[in-house]
Amino acid sequence: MSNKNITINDIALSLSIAPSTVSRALNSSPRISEATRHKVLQKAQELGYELNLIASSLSKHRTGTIGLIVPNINQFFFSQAVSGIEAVTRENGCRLIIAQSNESLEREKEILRMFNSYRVDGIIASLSIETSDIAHFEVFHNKGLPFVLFDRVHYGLDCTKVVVDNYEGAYKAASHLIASGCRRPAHLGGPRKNRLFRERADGFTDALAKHAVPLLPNFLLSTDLTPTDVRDAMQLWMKQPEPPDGIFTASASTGLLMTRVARSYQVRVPDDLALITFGNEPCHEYTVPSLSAIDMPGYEMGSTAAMHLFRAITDPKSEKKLVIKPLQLYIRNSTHKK
Amino acid sequence: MSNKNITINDIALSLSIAPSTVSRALNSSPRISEATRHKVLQKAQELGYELNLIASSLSKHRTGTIGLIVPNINQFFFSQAVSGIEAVTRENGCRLIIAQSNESLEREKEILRMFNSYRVDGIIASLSIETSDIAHFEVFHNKGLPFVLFDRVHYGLDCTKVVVDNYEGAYKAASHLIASGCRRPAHLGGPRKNRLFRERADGFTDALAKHAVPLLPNFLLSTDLTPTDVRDAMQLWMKQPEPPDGIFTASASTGLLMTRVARSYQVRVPDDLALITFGNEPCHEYTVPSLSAIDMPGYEMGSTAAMHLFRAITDPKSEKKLVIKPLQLYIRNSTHKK
DNA sequence: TTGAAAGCGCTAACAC
DNA sequence: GTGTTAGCGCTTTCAA
Repeated sequence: MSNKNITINDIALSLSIAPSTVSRALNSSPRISEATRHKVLQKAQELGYELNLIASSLSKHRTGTIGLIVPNINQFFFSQAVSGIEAVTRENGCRLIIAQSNESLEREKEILRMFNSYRVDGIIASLSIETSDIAHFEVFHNKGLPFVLFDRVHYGLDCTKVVVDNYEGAYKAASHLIASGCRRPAHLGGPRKNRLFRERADGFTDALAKHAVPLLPNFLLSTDLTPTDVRDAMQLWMKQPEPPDGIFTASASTGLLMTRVARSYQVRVPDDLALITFGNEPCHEYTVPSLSAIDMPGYEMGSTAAMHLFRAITDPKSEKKLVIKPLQLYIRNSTHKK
Repeated sequence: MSNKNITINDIALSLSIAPSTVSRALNSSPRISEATRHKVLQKAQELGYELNLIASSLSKHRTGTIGLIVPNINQFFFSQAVSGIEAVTRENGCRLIIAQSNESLEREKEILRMFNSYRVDGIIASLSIETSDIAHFEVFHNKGLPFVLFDRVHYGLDCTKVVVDNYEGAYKAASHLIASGCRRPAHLGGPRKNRLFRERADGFTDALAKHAVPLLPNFLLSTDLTPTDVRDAMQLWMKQPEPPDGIFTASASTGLLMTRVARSYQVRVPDDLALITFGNEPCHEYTVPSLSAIDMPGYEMGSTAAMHLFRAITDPKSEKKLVIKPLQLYIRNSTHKK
């Protein structure tokens, strides 16, 4: 129980030099002789000195910590993004505080306040599904705190954003359904107040128009993408005189659930119903049939977001960009109609 | 760009009172009049004051932050545990720093040093698969830093541990295989240097012995549970004159992969081969057939671990416990032999 | 190149 | 109840 932590004063004392000299040595300042530098490092090692980041942060006015807000780390996309962000953060010698908004606006506000109290050097965020107004971000943004948004972004905030082309991805997915032989494709979409989901819906409808495939009534649904919404949607569709022969879901998890709901209706995938999702998860390989998807590059989006944040921290006047990451279509068995 | 942050001195100045009074008001100390308390709170609100946690931490000698080390947040079990830990941390008005060891001992050591520099108030950890020696933990433990380990624990560290009864769970799983009609059960196990995996292997073998089912040569494998190990194991087993008719895997992910590998051998699950895994993931419901599993209560293990950590932080002399959480057998289609 | 001293923003003795 | 003062451990002027 050698409870006490060694400080630079302890080193200074035992070497009969000034604490400031020790600090310079430890931070390999240019204004230090190689001899003392060596002496200090030696002694620090010997005494088991470890920097107190709290004290250092207080006097340096930067914490070397960045805050990350994600809706939910359980989702594969976000846990990939976290890994990408963590890697870059570490390369930059910084630390990461992760917090989950659990899709709650209130919680998001709390987290921002917490991060501010913590004096994080910058914030990376993917907005909660409830968030349509961003006044709570603007408060801190206006104080000069650097932000980067990714995936679930809001274009009203003047910061770098890392996104995918949702319209393009949805267009690809719908086109693939049509190419696979679907003539009555349907879309299970997210809330329309959310631009991201509007874009996915628009990509879907435009692809149909382009290929002269009619969009049937009730075949374009806007929901909150909950499990209940999935069941309700399927029920609605199965009641139609001619149900859909292909479904494009706006999220990965709803698509997965859809495979089971379809089975409960004795609908065969892909023969009766082709299925493709926006978002790709490991589980897509394990369903039977395996599930086609538009893959979002989570790790790359995360690492790119982090790189841009560090750029913004280093140079507050650096240009704010809109980075659009490529999407990839993964064709699996759920869209292999005979 | 009102860059400057308001401090208690600003409040003190504008109210012509002492900073310490402001501090007392803000922390609702008992030694403050209701009148000034109100006045201060009012002014703080007006000026947009936000506590500087860094400065507060430095003078209070506690940061209100706890560090969490997990091998990997992508695994469902761990992301559940994170949620449980986060919830309790929040209830206690504290913050959480999450770091992934990525199953690397080196990285684990780095993280510990980082957490120490950060002066976290306590650490919750689940050890990397490489970790068999815990000298790196003991250094900080001996300095009085409170620890709680969960799931991947090491019994050499004198701290509260939250685990499941691996032996019991494996015993249940193997017994279920036998009850389902398996006469040649096999086990794909983890590294034997790891007690957790030894216990799972032992539970398996003891269940066989108890039910007078012979353990055939090569039917008890100890591996690193990588995808390659899964394929190699299956290859080895399929080469036997009589391959296994039931497999119990020591992890959830290897079991999932096993379903696909089995399919590639034209082995029908569950008729030719029953399958059950230690660990349960959402994906288990989506495989065909759905996958039986021993479910580990991730969220509860996490929240319990956090509760014990806060107890240890509050009262350093509090008793170190070994908490054993119950396991549940989820019977699904992969073990329904006809 | 090194030292002395001030201060980051807050808390906690100790007075009054 | 409130003010005064002295730090927490480090960095950073400013001198020397």
